Amino acid sequence: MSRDVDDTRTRILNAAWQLLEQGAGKGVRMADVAALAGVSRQAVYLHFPSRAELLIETTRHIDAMHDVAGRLAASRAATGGLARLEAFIDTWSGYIPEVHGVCSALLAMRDTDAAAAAAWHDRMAAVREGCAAAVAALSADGMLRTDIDGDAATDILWTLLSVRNWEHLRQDCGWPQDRYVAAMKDLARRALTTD
Amino acid sequence: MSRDVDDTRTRILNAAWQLLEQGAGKGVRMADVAALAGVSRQAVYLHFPSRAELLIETTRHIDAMHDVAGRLAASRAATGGLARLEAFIDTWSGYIPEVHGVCSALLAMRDTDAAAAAAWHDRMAAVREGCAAAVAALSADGMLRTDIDGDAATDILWTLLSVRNWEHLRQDCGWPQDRYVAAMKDLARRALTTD
DNA sequence: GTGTCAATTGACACGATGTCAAATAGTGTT
DNA sequence: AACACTATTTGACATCGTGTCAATTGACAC
Repeated sequence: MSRDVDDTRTRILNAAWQLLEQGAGKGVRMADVAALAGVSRQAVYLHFPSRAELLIETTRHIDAMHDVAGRLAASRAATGGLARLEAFIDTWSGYIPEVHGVCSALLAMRDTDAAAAAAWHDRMAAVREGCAAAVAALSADGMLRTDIDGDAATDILWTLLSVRNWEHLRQDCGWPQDRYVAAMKDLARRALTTD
Repeated sequence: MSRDVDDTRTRILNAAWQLLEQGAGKGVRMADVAALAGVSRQAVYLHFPSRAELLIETTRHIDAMHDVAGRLAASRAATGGLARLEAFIDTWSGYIPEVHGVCSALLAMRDTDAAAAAAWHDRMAAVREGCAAAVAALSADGMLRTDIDGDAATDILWTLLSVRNWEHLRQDCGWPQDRYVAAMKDLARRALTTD
């Protein structure tokens, strides 16, 4: 395994991660990352061709550290449409705070950098898959509203659970995390289920 | 009145507006604005101290052109809580597309520029006022859910109607405007009213 | 020792914002 | 006509962050 815990590459990724989280993605420069990693600015470019790539690799790194695949698999185990929906919201809501800094930085680069835009798109497409699965489980239980189709329901859930909405409620409205989660479960249920 | 329609200042504002809308706020440089206004780059700095100020003044300019105050007053005229809520959603939803470009640019500057952050905050605070008024109308009609308070309801409506959600549904999900409006009315009703 | 690889060092190009000073209209005033 | 006043232009320059390049250092393997 070439990726030792003390690898320069790993130290850089951890430094980027730390700065991105503590500063919520604002103005993290290559020089800052290098300084925190205890390495020269050029060393960063030796491992990552551009700032965009560094950010993208940082999200992969965080994913690996947090076992995202495992968490999502667990949420799939829930039986029943509503339980499944809530398990998905729990999983995703718990994940957002961990990656929020990198997400912000990536979103900010989306306008200027094609690679960042593509990476963001991929990541969001994966979230949409999760939303679609939750909607399908709801539908299988006969709990999905009948006046909209699955795609529309998926889009709505996808929108409700966006990183921006998390930011808005947590930061602009000052809601605590548990209140955010409860509100999202409530909103999703009201938006998607019959009765 | 110093603000003639052929004023250099006005030409610059119109140029900024046009570029911002057509490019959805992406990478509009001072030189681009100057070129479209048919003026030197320095002339822009003669009228606006910084890019942030130019963006802020552009939003004011658009507001003035569109008679925002008048539109909002009209939405206040609706009788009944639900009608009032829907009128507000109609007004605001119709306004977002006009200012979306400037909003994007302002949002992108929020991280690096304090003036931009303050201007955005003010603008969003005004929207929240509108949300609060709609919630109050709902409450007066006894149609507001009783399990949450007015502030929470306002925050939820404010979140649903965010510019980001409009972007997400219109651009990432590819929804047409009328579908967006209908979905927002439906979502707001389900999220906020009893029954 | 000699290669090899990782990292450092310092210089530089580039694009964008913002500043500055001097030159140049254009407009009216007397 | 000469004058002043204002808006605008022109071109140079400082700054900051990204990204590139080339020469050098240091460590470890054979």
